[in-house]
Amino acid sequence: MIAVLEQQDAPRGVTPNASATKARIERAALSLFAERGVDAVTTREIAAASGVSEGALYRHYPGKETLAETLFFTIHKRLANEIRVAAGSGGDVEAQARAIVATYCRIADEDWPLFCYHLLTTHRFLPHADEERRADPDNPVEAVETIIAMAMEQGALRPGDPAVKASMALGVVLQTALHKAYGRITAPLSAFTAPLSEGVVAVLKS
Amino acid sequence: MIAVLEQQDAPRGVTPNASATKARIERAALSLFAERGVDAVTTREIAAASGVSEGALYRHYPGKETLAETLFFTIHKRLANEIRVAAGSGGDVEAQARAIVATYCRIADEDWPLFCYHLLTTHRFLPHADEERRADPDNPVEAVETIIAMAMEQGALRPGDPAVKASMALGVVLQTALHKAYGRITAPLSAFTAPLSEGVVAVLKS
DNA sequence: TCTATGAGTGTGAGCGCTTACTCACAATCT
DNA sequence: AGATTGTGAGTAAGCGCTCACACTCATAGA
Repeated sequence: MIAVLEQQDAPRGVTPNASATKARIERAALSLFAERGVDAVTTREIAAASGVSEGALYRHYPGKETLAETLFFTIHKRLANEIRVAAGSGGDVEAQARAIVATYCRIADEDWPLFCYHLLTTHRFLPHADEERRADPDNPVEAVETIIAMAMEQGALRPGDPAVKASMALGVVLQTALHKAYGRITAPLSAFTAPLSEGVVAVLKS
Repeated sequence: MIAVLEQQDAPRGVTPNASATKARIERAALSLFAERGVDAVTTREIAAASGVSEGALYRHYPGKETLAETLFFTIHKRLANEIRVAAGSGGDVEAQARAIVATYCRIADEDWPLFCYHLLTTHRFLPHADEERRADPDNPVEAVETIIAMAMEQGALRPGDPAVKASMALGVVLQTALHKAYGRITAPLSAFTAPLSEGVVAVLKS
C-alpha cells in the first residue's frame, strides 16, 4: 500500500505486486486527469488504462476524489522540494532564479502529465484544502516566497511584497506552460529556458 | 433569446422577461461555475440560484455544456476587446502595458465571478475548441501578442518571440489573480496595479 | 374595445442513463 | 492457514434532459 508516484520502491511486508499495481493506477489516473480533467474521467477508464479491474482501484484508494487529491499534494510537495534543491545550490538570487526556472522546465518536459495535472487542477484542491494542509509551508509558492523574502532582507532585491513578487515570477513560467497545455506552444518548455529566466530575473528586479 | 451577459438590452420582438430570465440564468451559472467548477454544478442548482425552473434553462440553452461554453467565449472576446481598447489609447508600449494591466485589475475587481470563471476554465474550452474558434484571432492572447509584435517591429522592444513575451507578460498578472482565487491574496487585485505594471514592463524589456 | 389566436415562455415530475462504489468470491502471496 | 490483493457483475443514487401542460401577451379580425 505504498507507491504514490514511485517515490519509494521497497515494499517490505507488502505483496510484491501490490505497490506496483498502485503505481500503475496512479500513472494511468494522472495521465487521464491531466488530459481530460478529474470529473470527466471515470473509475472504469482508470482501471482499464491501468490494466486492472475497477475493484482493485478501491483496494488502494478509498475513492476517486482521494486518489486525485493524493496525487495533487504529492506533486505539490515534490515541486516545493525541487525548488528548494535548485535554490540551495547557492549563488545570488539571480542564479537561484535561473536554477528554479531550469528545474521547472526540466520537470515539465520529463513528465508532462504530472506537471500539467498540477498546473490545471491546483484551483480544485488548494482553496478547499483542510486547515492542516493550508497551513503547511511545504508548497512551491511558499518556497519561492521565502527565497524572495530572504533576498529582500539581504538587500539583494528591492524591498516589496514577497507574495506579489513570487506570484509574478511564477506566472512568467507557469503561464507559458499553460500556453503549452492550450496548444499555443508546441516546443518543449526547455526551449524557452533562456527567455523565461531573463523574464523572471527582470520581474524580481522590478 | 438574447442576453449573453447583458451585452444588449433591447428585447425587440421577444417577451420582455425572456432575456431578463436568460441573463439571470447566466449570472447564476457564472457564479456557481466560478466557485465550484462546471462539472460540480448541477442544472438543478443553476435553476434554483436563478429562481426559475430547470426546464426554463433549456428554453434558453440546449444544455449545460453549451451554456458554459457560450459564457466562456463571450468573456474571452470581451477581454480581447477591452485589451485593444486599453492599448488603443495611444502612447508607447510601456503606457499600453500599464493601461492593459489596469484594465485587467479593474475587470477582476468589478466582476470577480466573470474574471475568475474565465481564468479557471480556459483549459477546458481552448484546447478542444473547433477549428473556427481556434483560428479566431479575437482573443486576449492574440491581442497582447499583436501589440508586442508591433512594438518589436518598431524597435520599441528587443526582437524576440512575441508568443513567449506575451505569455510571460500575461502570467505576471494572471498568476497573481490565481493566487487571489486560491485565497493566498485577499486584497482587490487593483491594490497591486503598480507592482504588476512594473513587473510586466520589466518582462517586456527583458 | 373586446376577444380569439398562437407563438413564446415557465413548470416540475419523471425518464433513461451513467456513475462511483460494493461485495462475495477467487487467486496469490507469506 | 490466513492475510492480502484482484475480480467484475451488481446496486443505489444522481445526473442531464424531456415533455405535457399552464400561463403571458402582442397581434388581428370583429
